[in-house]
Amino acid sequence: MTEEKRPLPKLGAQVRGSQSGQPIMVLFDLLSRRWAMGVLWNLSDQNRTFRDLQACCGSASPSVLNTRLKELRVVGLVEKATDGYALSTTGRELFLRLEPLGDWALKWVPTL
Amino acid sequence: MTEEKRPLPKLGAQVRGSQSGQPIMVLFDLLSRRWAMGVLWNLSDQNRTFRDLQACCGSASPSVLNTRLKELRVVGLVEKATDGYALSTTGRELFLRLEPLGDWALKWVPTL
DNA sequence: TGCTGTGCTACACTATCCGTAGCGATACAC
DNA sequence: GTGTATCGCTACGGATAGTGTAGCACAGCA
Repeated sequence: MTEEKRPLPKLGAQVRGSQSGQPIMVLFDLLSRRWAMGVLWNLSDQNRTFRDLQACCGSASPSVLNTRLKELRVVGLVEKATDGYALSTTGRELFLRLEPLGDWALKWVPTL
Repeated sequence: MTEEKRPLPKLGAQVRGSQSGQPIMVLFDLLSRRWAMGVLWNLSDQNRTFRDLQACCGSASPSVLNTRLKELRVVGLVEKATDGYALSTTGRELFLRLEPLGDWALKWVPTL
C-alpha cells in the first residue's frame, strides 16, 4: 500500500520550484521528470505494457516508471487501455508538439 | 572544485540510462535536467546575466544553474556574450522546436 | 499443480538538486 | 587607498528524486 509520499504534480499552483505559475514552466516541470518525455515518445506509435515501456526506456526502474505513469495519468496525458498504456487525446496533441524534436535531434546529435 | 563527474551526453554511447543511443533520447536526457529547458526558454528573447537567469528560473540554486549552463555550453546550445549568456545559433534552432509547447501549455494548464 | 508473464511494491543505495553562505574580481565612490 | 555594491561562481550539508534488485499477487495456460 504505502500511500504517496511524493506530492503528485499540483499543476496550476506551484510545481517543484516553478513559482512563476507560468504555464510553460508548469509543463517543463512535468516533462523534465525522469522518463516523462520518453514515455510519451514511446507510446506515440503504439500502446505498450508496463514491462514493454521499461524495456523501451533503457530499463527504467519500475518504481520511477510507475510514479511517472501515475503522474501522467493524473494530468490526463496517458491512460490505461486493454493492451497496456496509451496516450490520451490530450497526450497525442502534446506529442505533436514534441515530435519536431525528433527530427532535430537526428541532425544535431551527430554534430556533437 | 567538484569537477564535472557527470557524464555529459555522449552520443551514440550511453546517456544517463538512455542506452539506446537514439538521438531523441540523448536530447531528452539533456533537456530533462533541472532548469535546462527553462534556461533555453528564458534566453530566447534576450541575453541574460547569471543572476538574471537565477531570478527567471524560480530562484534556481546557483550550483545547479552553473552546472546546467556548463552542460549547455559544452553541447553548443548556449554561449557567453558580453552581456551575459545567449543562445547559440543551434540553441535558437532548438528553441524554435520548443516554442510550440508554450502555446499548447497556455491552453492545457487551465484544464487541470 | 506447476510454470510463465504481468503490473507493481519494497528497500537500500546513489545521483541530483536545493538553500545558504561566501569568495575573488570588477567598478564606482569617497 | 578604503568602502560599498554587484557580478559570476564555488562550497557544503541536508533533502529529494531516481536506480537496481528482489519479489509478491494475480492471470492465464498446460
